Amino acid sequence: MEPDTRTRILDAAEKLFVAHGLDATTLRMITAGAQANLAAVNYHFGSKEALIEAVFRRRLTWLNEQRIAALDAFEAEAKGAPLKPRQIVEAFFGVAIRMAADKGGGQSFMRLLGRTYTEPTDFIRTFLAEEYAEVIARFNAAFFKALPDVPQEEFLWRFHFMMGALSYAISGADALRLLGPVDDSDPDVLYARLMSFLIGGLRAPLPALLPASQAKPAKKPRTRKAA
Amino acid sequence: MEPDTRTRILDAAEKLFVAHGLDATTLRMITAGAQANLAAVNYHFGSKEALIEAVFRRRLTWLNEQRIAALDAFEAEAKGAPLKPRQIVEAFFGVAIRMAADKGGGQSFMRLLGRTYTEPTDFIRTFLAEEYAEVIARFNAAFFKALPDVPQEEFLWRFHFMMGALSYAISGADALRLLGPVDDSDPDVLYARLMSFLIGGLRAPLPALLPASQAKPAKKPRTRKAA
DNA sequence: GTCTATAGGGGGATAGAC
DNA sequence: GTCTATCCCCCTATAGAC
Repeated sequence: MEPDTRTRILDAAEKLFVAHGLDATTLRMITAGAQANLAAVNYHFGSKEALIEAVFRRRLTWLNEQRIAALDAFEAEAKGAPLKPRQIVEAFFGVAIRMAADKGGGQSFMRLLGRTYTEPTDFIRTFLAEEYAEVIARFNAAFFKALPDVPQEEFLWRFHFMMGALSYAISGADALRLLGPVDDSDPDVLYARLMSFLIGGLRAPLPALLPASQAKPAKKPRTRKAA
Repeated sequence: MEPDTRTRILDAAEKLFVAHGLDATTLRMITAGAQANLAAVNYHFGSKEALIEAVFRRRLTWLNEQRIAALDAFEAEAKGAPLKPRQIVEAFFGVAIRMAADKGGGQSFMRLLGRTYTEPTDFIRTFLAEEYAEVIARFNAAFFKALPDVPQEEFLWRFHFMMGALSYAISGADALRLLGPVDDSDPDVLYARLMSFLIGGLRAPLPALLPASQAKPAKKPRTRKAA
């Protein structure tokens, strides 16, 4: 029941990308891990860059479909009424956390995804943007319907902050451990922790200081002098 | 008034690391940017790895000193009373956001730092852990004093989530732009946005689902409704 | 301290046999 | 589809002249 070469390459690449980063992972490492020949990558994918895209696409497309399906389910249930912010967050981040807890491959992928989103490489950033476009539009709309008083741009920023928290939640247990003893063995606990934090942040009072279109106080809160 | 070679190398390396990542930045790019000779890096720093450490240490040590100084100032003012969570967050993240807004070099560094914290490279992770150890201990203590009902481990996680949000706030404006039109031109606005989000998350009700040893009733000060 | 030149080791990609 | 062999590129690091 060995998977075919193409799949073995994808699996091996995914694991290695997580462990060492995209750049530091060589085709030689990948083909060795996949018990395939060095030339196999170029035969099946054309280039290392195309392989990277394939690794991402395989899981990301599925992940975003799940997110939209979850949103659909909530909206069907609500029968036209606005969703609760908690439901929107659940649909987007809950799916991700659950995938991150999946021992069968999704786990390592989510760690990779979180790190890559802010990477400076052009081709991967534009690729991710395409993959995310539809999902973001759907969630943006749902959120605006739920909380019409929150400006769209403020929501985008909060969404962005939430992605950061998610990214660290998933990929950063090792980093956290360096700061103190932590336990990330139970994904349900991590899920509960993150959810609570995200909803707290999402529903926080709007910042007093907003762009010039709104009223701008003459005096911003002063930085305190470092003793 | 040209800075000396050593400084020019640090400056050039910092900028290039931000733009292309640590791995993709070559010594040739650095020395070209610094108008220095290829061999100069190894002469002044010994190796590329040592140069990376030097780039980080130069700013990070200063940043963490500022954080501790800000905390000291708040604590002196409080005369032994617990600080407000808002003050603790301000001392840690406010300093960082302000550094990120600094046109004179700190800006690019903070973007680099945010991305690097979760990178899989061993040497840089342990290096960062050492640099952060003292700061985290101080802030952990201050926070425990301020909100003794929040378990230490929960705080560590929330701190970690906050670091993620900070990281994305700083290094992710480009990524955000791909999702919709955003304006990050005013650092004060970004600061206000992030602060509001962070404090909302930090003060969120404790998750209902906690490890058996530390299960506590979630009877925390309510988060206010957005808008 | 600064340079040139080069050693020595990978890297991704590909041609062509099987 | 899979393999070997190899091309050609660029990297870090260093030896040794100035």
